[in-house]
Amino acid sequence: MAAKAVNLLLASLPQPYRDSLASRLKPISLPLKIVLYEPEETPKYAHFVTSGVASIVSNMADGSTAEVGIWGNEGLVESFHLLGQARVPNRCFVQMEGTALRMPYKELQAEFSQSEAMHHAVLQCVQSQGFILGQLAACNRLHDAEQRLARWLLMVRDRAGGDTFHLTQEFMATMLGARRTTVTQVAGTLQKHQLIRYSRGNITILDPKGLEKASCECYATVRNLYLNYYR
Amino acid sequence: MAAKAVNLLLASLPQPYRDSLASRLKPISLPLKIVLYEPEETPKYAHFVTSGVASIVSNMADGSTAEVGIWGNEGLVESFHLLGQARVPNRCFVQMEGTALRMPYKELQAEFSQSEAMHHAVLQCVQSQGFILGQLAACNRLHDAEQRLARWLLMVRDRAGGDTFHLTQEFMATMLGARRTTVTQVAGTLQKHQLIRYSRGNITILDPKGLEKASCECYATVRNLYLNYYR
DNA sequence: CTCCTTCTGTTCTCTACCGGACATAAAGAG
DNA sequence: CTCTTTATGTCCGGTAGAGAACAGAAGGAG
Repeated sequence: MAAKAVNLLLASLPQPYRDSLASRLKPISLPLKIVLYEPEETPKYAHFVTSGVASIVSNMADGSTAEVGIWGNEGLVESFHLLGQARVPNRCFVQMEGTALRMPYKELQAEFSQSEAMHHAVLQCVQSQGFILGQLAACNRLHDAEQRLARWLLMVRDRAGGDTFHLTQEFMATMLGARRTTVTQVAGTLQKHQLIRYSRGNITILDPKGLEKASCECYATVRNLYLNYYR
Repeated sequence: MAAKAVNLLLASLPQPYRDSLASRLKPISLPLKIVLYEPEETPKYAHFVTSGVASIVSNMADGSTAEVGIWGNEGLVESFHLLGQARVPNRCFVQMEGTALRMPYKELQAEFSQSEAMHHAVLQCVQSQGFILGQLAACNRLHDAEQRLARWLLMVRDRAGGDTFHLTQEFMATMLGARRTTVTQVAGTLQKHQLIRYSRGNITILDPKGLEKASCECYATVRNLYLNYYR
């Protein structure tokens, strides 16, 4: 996993420019649960994830939560911030520990407005994330917990680049916007069908193809969108 | 309604530039149900809504649907298209008849890349719509039909600029991603509480304040975001 | 006017999921 | 080892909403 610690947005930038950025990007580790940006605030740093996964989560006043975005090594976590003056209503934190390259947000803001290549790459990344979010908004409304869990596990798998991760059912419940007992139920079903295995937070995906069949069409739609822009 | 047929994004552009655009913008009417863009396709025209409301709807393979975006006179319907190469998975159509200013999409694309002012305005518009969508994605998961219907009616009201519209329960059901009978139920409750009145598709909002109390916090969040960028 | 379509109201069964409580079991700290 | 924390399993009543069927009511077309 540490082997291919590459960020795909950065990798898509043209050679000379990419190199000039490299010296200004600081490699950092992303410990579990660390917050990348807070709601309503201008971020201090911009993060290009190189491994691990970050989640954007919406917190309602009554304490209920749901995931409204997910970042792996395909993009820039703060990309939406760069577009304008609006305040993000959500928090973003590390869901699965990893690594990133970071830059002071103000500096990246300058790159975004000055570098054609960076600007273009960020917009492409925003577009993909936006379309994905649209699909997930509909999925949240129309599909049941088992399908959504399967879809979510596959999405995490794509971004984590592996089949084993540490995720408690409690945590998955907050991501899916469901009760923990509901996750226990549906995860039990998936395990019974030999699609996943888990114990005390250690989840292994045994049968990705089967899991995709158990998920809704949203996984395939999202899959086609999320690597869209690096080419 | 026809009196203030203004598009707020256009209105936010600096004077000389706005005038130079005017001659290239063709005023058109937006009849009910007309499609503004199809999934996976590059739009033929770009639309600045001046009155009425357009909806972006996600269609699942089983025929179920949910609204994943809404445009009134605050923005540019095809703004997300301008950002990159990805194909939108959704359709956009007119939910409430009105008017718009339109321009061939290719021409607007050129403006987007050449005019600093247009570029900036479109990005701001994308940002707002993106954050709104995040809120609605969570809302879809966490809040019940009555709250969502109240929230949705208020959102339509803000964008339509009036308190009376023609919307069948069947239609609202496809927007909310719910059964028609569920809409009948919750609309009945809202009417019983004197918040709305309706008959055969004609809805009147009687008590916006009360309706806001019946809705979830998402309405206020979205309200703060959607006019964000024109100032 | 009558016919027909559209829209709404209502009922009933069935299921997923909530919301809460409680039991068990594994991991880790000491 | 024991004690504590964390993660999971399970049960159970309650409810929102799906899903389907049907009745009535308003409007429009002829």
